[in-house]
Amino acid sequence: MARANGEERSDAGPVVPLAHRVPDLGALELLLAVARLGSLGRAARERGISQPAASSRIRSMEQQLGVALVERSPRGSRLTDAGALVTDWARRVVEAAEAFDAGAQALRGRRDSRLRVAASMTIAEYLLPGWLIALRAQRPDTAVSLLAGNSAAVAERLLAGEADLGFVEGLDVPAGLDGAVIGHDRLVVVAAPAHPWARRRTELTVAELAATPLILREHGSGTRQVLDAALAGHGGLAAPLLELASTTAVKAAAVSGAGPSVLSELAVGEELAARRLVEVPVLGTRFGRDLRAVWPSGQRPAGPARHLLGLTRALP
Amino acid sequence: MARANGEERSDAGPVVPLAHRVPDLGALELLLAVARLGSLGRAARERGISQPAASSRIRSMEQQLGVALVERSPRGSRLTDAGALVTDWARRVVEAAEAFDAGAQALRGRRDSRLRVAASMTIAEYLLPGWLIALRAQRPDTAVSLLAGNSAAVAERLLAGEADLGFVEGLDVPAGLDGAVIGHDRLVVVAAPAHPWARRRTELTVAELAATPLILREHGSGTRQVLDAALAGHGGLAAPLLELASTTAVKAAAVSGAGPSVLSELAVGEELAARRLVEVPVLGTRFGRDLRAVWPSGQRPAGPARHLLGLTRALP
DNA sequence: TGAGGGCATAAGCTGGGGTTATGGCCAGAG
DNA sequence: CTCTGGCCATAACCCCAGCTTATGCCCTCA
Repeated sequence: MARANGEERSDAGPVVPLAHRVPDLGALELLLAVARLGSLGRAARERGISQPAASSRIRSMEQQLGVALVERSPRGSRLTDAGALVTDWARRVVEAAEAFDAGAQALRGRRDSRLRVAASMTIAEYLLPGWLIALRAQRPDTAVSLLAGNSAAVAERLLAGEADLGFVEGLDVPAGLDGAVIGHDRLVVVAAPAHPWARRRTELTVAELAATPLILREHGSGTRQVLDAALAGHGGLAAPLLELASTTAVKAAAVSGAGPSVLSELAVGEELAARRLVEVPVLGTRFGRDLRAVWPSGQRPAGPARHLLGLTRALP
Repeated sequence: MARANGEERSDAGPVVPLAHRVPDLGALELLLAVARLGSLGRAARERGISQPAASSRIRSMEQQLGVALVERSPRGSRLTDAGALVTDWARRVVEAAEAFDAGAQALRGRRDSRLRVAASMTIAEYLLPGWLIALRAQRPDTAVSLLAGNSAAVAERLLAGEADLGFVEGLDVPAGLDGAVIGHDRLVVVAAPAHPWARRRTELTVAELAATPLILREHGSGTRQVLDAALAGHGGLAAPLLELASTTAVKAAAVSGAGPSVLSELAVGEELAARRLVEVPVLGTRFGRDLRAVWPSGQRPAGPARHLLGLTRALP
């Protein structure tokens, strides 16, 4: 009974968990179906539930949000203006859920999958789900299995014949592999908007960066290696302010203002867009690194691997 | 009992709804808390549930995904490698849900809110939720109400004193209002990857575009007005292939290959990134348009409105 | 050698979401 | 002008996912 808690307070406050204020995925999917099909009943049929179930689901969603979403008529249902807006927001949630699903499905994929992919953490986190969705759209019967690890682990899997295609970020191609650049990434220095670095007028110098304790991932992460290498000439990296186990944790700490950090552009894209973090320009250094697809030397990817490779080429 | 259905089939297939394959928001939030706090019990406490509830929730999520997510020990719980990956995917779902919540909350906002915003559909759909999240992070007690409509409606609200700040996309500032450019948008010609236009070697000419029936929104949308104006010198727009009520519907039709369309870059960003749609370059024309914040002439925004305005300035 | 933090198991309750059955409403056909 | 069919709402009932409280085991650390 966590209901009669802070209810009389103002409407703000994540005291009430997000899950209680946002309709669940089933409801959002249903709403999308209603928008597309123009009728509660048809949407219900498509989703495989009964018409009254759909009706009540939509109704309770409207109650929860406090807004009328669909205009019912004896000839069907149309979205209201608010409904159209809500539907588009819902669409983004559903798309994120689809990416989650595509990734999770690959993660549990059996070893006998038709396409076995090994990828670095960063690529697996931020790019692969999108590729997998595109792949599924074009070749729905391709079962994909995913194994995530660092560059060395990816190379090992490929050479052992336990993976068909690999993806790594880094400065060079691991020995024994051929590769193709499929994109570019760079490390960015970030800080919370309230951090002094976010208000600097002048660019940061590399020496300053090297001298400042940062929030970093533990040793062994590709990000950290690149950083180590780049700062080697400037006295090396200062002792970290915090050493955390996951990129997520690092971002959370940086967002909460614990200190500055250095992270992949891919990892902080969302945070920068939402201004939870601010990029701190660094003088003269780019911290760039290529994203590569890799495979055992001489064995050009064929079949599903070749197809997935094709999907990745056109992306940023 | 929709369980014993297509279970023996391959793992592909959205026969089973997404909602049954993706943990619900509560579970994802819980997982994020576990990742951040390093213990099931602490996460449970933060989320306001009992420790056994958290334990069972995480366990059933692991079962559902078929992957171990956390490594339990008597000293706490750490994410596994797969868990870290899943957590980051989960984070994106939760962030989309937060945007949904921020938007929905504003949509139902009472008229007595401290900040009343009127915005064009495109801006309300794609940019406002992010701003609202940022605003809430910095000024948690600002209650925002949102009203979405076309440029004329936004102007009307502002002039009637029923809104404090407006956002419009278009070529000029409505009469009676002052404004500031806060970003830029452009219309892009898009087609499904399988569409002939997606494989063209040569750029499309404006005349070709004008002569081709397109999938468009109904009359009255800002997008369509810009397009009408731009093609007026080339024989005007051909009769539409399809006229649909919402941007969502237009995109869905284009993705499914019904034909080419012209949409705001903001609206198709996701689809382009996921290669569900492909941009078709057009020779010599940019179809650009400014995004503007607007307010009644002479009444510079102050208070919360000024603050929100500040948040928008740094974004793309 | 307690004491305490952390996780798991067990037993029982609750409510949201599902189902079937039915009724009202409106449009267009006969 | 009535009939028929598509669409939505209401009612009554059912079930299971997820919550709670009450324990117990395990490990670490003072």
